[in-house]
Formats: sequence, C-alpha cells, structure tokens
Amino acid sequence: MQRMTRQRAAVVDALTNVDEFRSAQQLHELLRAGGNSIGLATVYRTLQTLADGGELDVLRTQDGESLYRRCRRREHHHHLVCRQCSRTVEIDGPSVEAWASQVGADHGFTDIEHTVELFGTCEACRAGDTSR
Amino acid sequence: MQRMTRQRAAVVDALTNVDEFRSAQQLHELLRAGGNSIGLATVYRTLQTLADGGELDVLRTQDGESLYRRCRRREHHHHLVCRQCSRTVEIDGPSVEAWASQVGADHGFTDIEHTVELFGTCEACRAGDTSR
DNA sequence: GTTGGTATTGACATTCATTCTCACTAAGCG
DNA sequence: CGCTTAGTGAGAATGAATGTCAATACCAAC
Repeated sequence: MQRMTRQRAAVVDALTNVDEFRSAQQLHELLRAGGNSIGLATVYRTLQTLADGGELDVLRTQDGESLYRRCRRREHHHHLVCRQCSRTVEIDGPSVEAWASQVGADHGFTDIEHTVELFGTCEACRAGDTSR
Repeated sequence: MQRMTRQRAAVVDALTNVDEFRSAQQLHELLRAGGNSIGLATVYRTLQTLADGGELDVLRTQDGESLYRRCRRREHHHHLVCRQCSRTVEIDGPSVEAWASQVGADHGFTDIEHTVELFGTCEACRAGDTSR
C-alpha cells in the first residue's frame, strides 16, 4: 500500500516547481533550502518509486549521474537538454520507435528498448558564454 | 608524446580479440587471466585515452557502467546490444543525424550531440532462457 | 478520538565504479 | 649507454547510489 507522507508530497511539489532535469542531490538541497527536513535516502527512494510508476522521466548524464524531471507528456517521448543549464524540451521522434524495433527484428533481437537523447547548448547559455 | 608500452599493447590486443562490449573490470580480469600483469588503473587510463582518440566506442549501461568496444567502422554509428550477453551489432541511423540537428536548430540549440542506443535480447540468449 | 499494524523515514554504514596520488619503472631519443 | 619524462600500479580517495535498522507516523479499523 502506498502512503502519502509529508516527504513524498514535498518531493512531488518540488518537481512540479522545476522545469529542468535535476539530480537527486540537487533536489535534496532544494528541499532543505526550502525549509523541508528530509533525508537524502528518502529523496532517492521517492524518486525511484515515482520513476517506476512512470510519473517521472529519468536521464543519465554523460558522467553517470541520474537526473529526474516531471514531464508534461506522459506518453513515451525524448528530450533535448541544454548541457549547461539543463533546460529541457520534450520532443518526439516520429519514426524512431518503428525504426528501432525494425532494426532489432532484422537482427533477431526481441524486447527492444531504445535510448534517444539530444544534448546541446541553448540560446540563453550561448549568449552568457562568459560564465564558467 | 605517446609511448607504446607492453600494457597498452595488451589492452589493444585484448580488445581486438573480443567482439562484445566489455567493462574495464572485465578487460582487466581477461588480461590477468591471460597472464598479463597489469594494474586496474592502467586499464582505465588506457581505455580513456583510446576512447578520446576515437579508437574505441564507449557505452553506458542502464546502471551506469562504462562498456568499451573496438568497432569495425570508425565513422559515427550506433549499436544494438544484447542486454544479457552484450553481443553487438553496428547499425546506422540513416536519418537520425539530420533529424537530431534539425530538432536542435528548431529550438535554438547548437552543438547538438545525440545518444542513440538499442538494447534487446539476442536470439541465442532467448533460446537458453533458463539461465539466470 | 484512540489504537495498532506496517509502510516510511533518516542517520549512518556500505558498496562499487572510477579517479587520484605519488614513488617507481621503463620507453625511446640522442 | 644514460636521461628525460611518459607511463605504471598499489592503495587511498571520491562520489553517487543503496542497504541497515531502530524510530516514526500514516491511516484503516474500532
């Protein structure tokens, strides 16, 4: 059975107030800064649970960190993420899905899963390039 | 300046004798088992160097481990990997490249990089399903 | 409103891949 | 053959993520 706790509510709330992909640690800090007392392990667990339930999208950065985000669209889609500020655009690859399973079948593979993510530098970050 | 050491040669050799994506640790064991004395840190460093030079393809598994493979084709391509035995097929996404940069441009993003990987279960692994 | 079973929490320890440190070794030029 | 310096390796360090387990607090039932 799933219980609604103060902590879980806080995590969900934080996620709805943020539009970019954020790491568990970042969210933990955010919550603490916002006056919420919550343990890091709890943040991890909650994100895990939400992600399993399809409430959240997970993304792994090039250096292996997991980033989480509550997406508008619940159906399967992909992301275009700014590698500096994490600004995110939801996109769909019209033919990607079909292509993926086709290629898989062609080579005798089943249960095809695919990972398609785009990274780039967004307009705002390109302008303020002097930072960092 | 780049020197050719016994260890570096051994790593390159091991990679040419393996057709699947392998982790640094697996390669380290392989080398040791093959009678090569080599440190784990060296394996990591060598793989890193080779990957930077485009000699190697790197892939991150869902649980964040890096896998390395020497691919036939040096041009940009993608992979279809068996999630059980790591058997790998090199594939190319004809329109993927174009689509990626188009989508990026549409949203004002530049320097678009894309990650496209397919995972599935290969024919052999589906047969011997009783394992694991 | 009170109670009780149990899902959930959190401080801390632990795991595990990867990177760092730094004294030591050896590649390879002259 | 010597010397410079890239490369090595054992062990320590890092850092994200997960496990532990006693204490806590949902919430359904009384």
